[in-house]
Amino acid sequence: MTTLKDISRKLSISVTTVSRALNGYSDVNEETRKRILQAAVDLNYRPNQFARKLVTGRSGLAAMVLPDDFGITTRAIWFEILAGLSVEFAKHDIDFVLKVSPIDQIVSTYQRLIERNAMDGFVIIAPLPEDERVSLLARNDVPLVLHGRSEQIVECPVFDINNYELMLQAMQHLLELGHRRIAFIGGPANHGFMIDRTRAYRDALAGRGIPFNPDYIACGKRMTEELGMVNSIRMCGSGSAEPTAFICGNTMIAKGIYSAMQVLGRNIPEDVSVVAHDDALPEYRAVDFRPALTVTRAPLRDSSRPLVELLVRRIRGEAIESLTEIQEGEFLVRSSTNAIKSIE
Amino acid sequence: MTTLKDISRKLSISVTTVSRALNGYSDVNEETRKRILQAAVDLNYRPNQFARKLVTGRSGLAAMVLPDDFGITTRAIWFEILAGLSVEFAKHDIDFVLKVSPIDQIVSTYQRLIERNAMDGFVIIAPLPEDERVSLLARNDVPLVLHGRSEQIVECPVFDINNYELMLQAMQHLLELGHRRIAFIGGPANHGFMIDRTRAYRDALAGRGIPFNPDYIACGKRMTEELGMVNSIRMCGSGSAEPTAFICGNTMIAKGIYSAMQVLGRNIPEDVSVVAHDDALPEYRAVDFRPALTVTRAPLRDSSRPLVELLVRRIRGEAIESLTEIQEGEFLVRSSTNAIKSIE
DNA sequence: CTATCAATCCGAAACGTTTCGGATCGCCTT
DNA sequence: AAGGCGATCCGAAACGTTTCGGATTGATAG
Repeated sequence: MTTLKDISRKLSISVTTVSRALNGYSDVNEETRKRILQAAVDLNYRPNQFARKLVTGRSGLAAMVLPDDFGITTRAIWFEILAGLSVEFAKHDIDFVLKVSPIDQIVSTYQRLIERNAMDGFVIIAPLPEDERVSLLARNDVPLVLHGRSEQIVECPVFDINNYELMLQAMQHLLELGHRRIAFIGGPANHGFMIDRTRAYRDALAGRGIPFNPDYIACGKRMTEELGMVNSIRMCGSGSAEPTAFICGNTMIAKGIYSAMQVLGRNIPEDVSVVAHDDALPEYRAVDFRPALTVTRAPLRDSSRPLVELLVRRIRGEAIESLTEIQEGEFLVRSSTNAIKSIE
Repeated sequence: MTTLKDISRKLSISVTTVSRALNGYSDVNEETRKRILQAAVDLNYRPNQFARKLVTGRSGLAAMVLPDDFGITTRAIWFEILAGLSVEFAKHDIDFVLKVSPIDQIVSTYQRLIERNAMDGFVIIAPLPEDERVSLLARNDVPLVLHGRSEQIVECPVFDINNYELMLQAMQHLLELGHRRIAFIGGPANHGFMIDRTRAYRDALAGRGIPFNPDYIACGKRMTEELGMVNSIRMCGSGSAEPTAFICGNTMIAKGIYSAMQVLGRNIPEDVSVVAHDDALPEYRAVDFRPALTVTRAPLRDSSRPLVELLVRRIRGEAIESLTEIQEGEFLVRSSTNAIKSIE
């Protein structure tokens, strides 16, 4: 392994200067910098990350901690995210470490990692409004980036999609088609994205003077086909008050509703309209639904780059205020939504 | 952050002795060792991994490099493996780093990681008979562990299941039930496990004096439902010579065959028998098949621990000869296999 | 001629750990 | 009394970087 000293010896230049040349300091002559750069290439020099960490405090490592109780349906999502993070971190010369821990030991896992002081930063997906992980990291001044806004008054970089706007668009669309009894089958009630969407749902109703009916909202920890199935069947069993349209937290839920409607003998979109939010997972392609699914779309895959960049900038010491990025999703009308039947 | 020096100062003992006490050397009095251990706890001491790495050469990091072209079906498998590795490595105080790289840059990714010298070891799943990754790592003396035997004459720890034996059992079972035309729909032809299974397949036939018919073997890079479906349909289209039993490389393939048989109007197990190898992924539970699937079973989940332990022992410098572990799978007869119809 | 300044360069310390090669001391053998 | 031995302990160097605080030079300003 070649070291700075090797280059220094070969060129009869001090280690200090070699180091400074390689790190782009201005107090080294362009001519000698060229020679040093060349020698570094010739000798195939790679800085020793550990020596560097020892003095700078940076490790070139970033981590994500996952609970081990991932449901079947969430695996695909996690994997998508992990893979994206890994390649994006690599672009910044950061190794991505994956920690999986029992759900009840998540916080202590963070605790240990913080104490060891071996990670430059962390990525946290879908934080809770009062998230122990977030406050723990923030309290210890460890850089972190959030996917999804947290209600906590904690200063940290955030990436999110415009959940409120997207939900509003979906609602406008259905309302303009004449729907009044619109159900929303979403995800875990306490997560930020769910709060935003619910708020938009209520605001849209209020805008048209339609009273809010809590029976039309269903939450669930796991956003699965099953969730869509059981809740849509339940809602449709309630006689004349049954919904004429469904908005789903993701495409799996929509899948469940499609199955349920088939069982119940309802046609989409003639009898009921369906809209879903689409994370663009290859497993459940909204265009392949029959009929093709109308969606608000924001590919999960697109979130890795901004997440990593925000974290890297935070690690570099940029002011946190400038480290917020909201991605605009799009609204795509396909064949699963229709004007309400005038018959009734 | 507390350092050795802090403990040393507090106890008026040299840094050397503190270090040696903490690392379990024998030349420190039990009494003082106790005091040092206590102080370490009191001060919440965590050794600085980077300082340690600098002098020992160990980093406390192990990695796996994945190609980014994972098909939908393989994600679940990868995720299962990744999660398992992460928790097992953690038990040895090793952080698990995940690298995802374009398929054509896998080798150069390894190259870079080797040069940086930042990883203690690597895990490689399902190596090819002549695997560039394996030879590259071996050539550079980087510890690695293989899941699945490689044909290469390279010295490294290996974990595998007894594919040959399992296939033999499956074949014996079908042969005893009177089957003569047995098809095998497997995976990538060049992988070790496929070679072993094919060999067992042919040996079993030869043992009964049944000629080998290459038409009854189908390979496929992706072991998907589709693979099972198209190949079983193709084989059944060949008139009187159609197989009376199928052996599948995994449960997804079996799923595809179940669908195909339904389409073709064949009943399982009355008309055709089906056996599969079961990695025990929660996505495709063999017991939930209708009829329940007869399998050779070796949970993928069980491979993480041995893999990690083998690698750790290799890193510690144990002789490679002792670092091979073969896990015995089990053969479970359920309802998808039946004696061949005597009618024909 | 002296002082100042910019452009370059470098020595040495520091980061926290491990480890080599002793040093000390009390006790036992001969 | 001398030598040897086992049990404990420790000083100092080393790992490969970064960085602080200067040092040197030549040119320019006063």
